[in-house]
Amino acid sequence: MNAMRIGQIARHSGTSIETIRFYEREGLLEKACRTEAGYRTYRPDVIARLRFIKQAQALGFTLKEIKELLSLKLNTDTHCGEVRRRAETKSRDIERKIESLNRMKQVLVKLTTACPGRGPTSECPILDAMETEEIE
Amino acid sequence: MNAMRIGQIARHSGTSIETIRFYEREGLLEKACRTEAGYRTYRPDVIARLRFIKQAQALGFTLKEIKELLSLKLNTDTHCGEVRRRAETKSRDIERKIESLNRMKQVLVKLTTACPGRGPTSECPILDAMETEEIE
DNA sequence: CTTGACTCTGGAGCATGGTCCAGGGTTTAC
DNA sequence: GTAAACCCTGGACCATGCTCCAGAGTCAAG
Repeated sequence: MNAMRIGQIARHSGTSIETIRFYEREGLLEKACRTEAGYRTYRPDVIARLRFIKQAQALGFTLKEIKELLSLKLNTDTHCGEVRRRAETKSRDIERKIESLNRMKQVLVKLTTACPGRGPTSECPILDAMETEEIE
Repeated sequence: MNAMRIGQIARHSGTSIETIRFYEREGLLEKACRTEAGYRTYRPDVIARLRFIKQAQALGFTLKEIKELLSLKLNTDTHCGEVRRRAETKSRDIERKIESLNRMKQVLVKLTTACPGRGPTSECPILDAMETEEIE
């Protein structure tokens, strides 16, 4: 089980063939070696790479950011500190998103509490607020 | 100041001309009346409508959802309860997003704490975790 | 009368993260 | 030997929410 083909990689990594080719186009995976017939062949460690991409996505990194993380990872000159800095930045980004969502939610809760849930929409405080109030 | 043209509406509502035309195409604004020369004319209450759309966006509604809210609003048969139900659903959506972001953030914080911030990337626990750990 | 500001249409383009398809060639299993 | 399964490329397409463009017409001021 040394040279694997794209379908096997897809099955083992839980991604699709299309996605793997897409990542290659986007530079998240190096260009694969080819058989004589032009088939891509992979060493099994590509599976780890795909897992890396998935996990980083799960942590809220975009593909662009992941590409940068990968270049840090592969560049032996760079240091852990840079990676940590990016993780911290991402952490702050996420914190800001959370705060913004919390504000949204608070307004929605306030509005749903004010709404009687009966009567015509013309008197709905939710719709009303969306026309007149300053949200935020 | 009765019949306003698109540029004035744009200035007064803080949107762009392009966006107003886009909303018309998408059915968020009714088709505007036209002058003989084909210029769109608006009554000033379109500004309130645009404000409505903005506020609803600020609350996390998509344009598709906003279109639905508008049809509830304009349909005198529907009741406040339906609007409230949607606001509550959106509130729950937002809550789920917040939870997911919180989980992301916790993992990131854990990883940055584990990372010494020195040494080569080859030994970085953040990059390591992204290859091997199961995140969530 | 000309200049500049404004508006029109239809269509393309952007970013994101893929998915799908046609029309081919290749490999494997029976 | 043939059928199924697999792979290739290039390009189109999806949703979301716009933004920009060319090329043309309109309108108001000086």
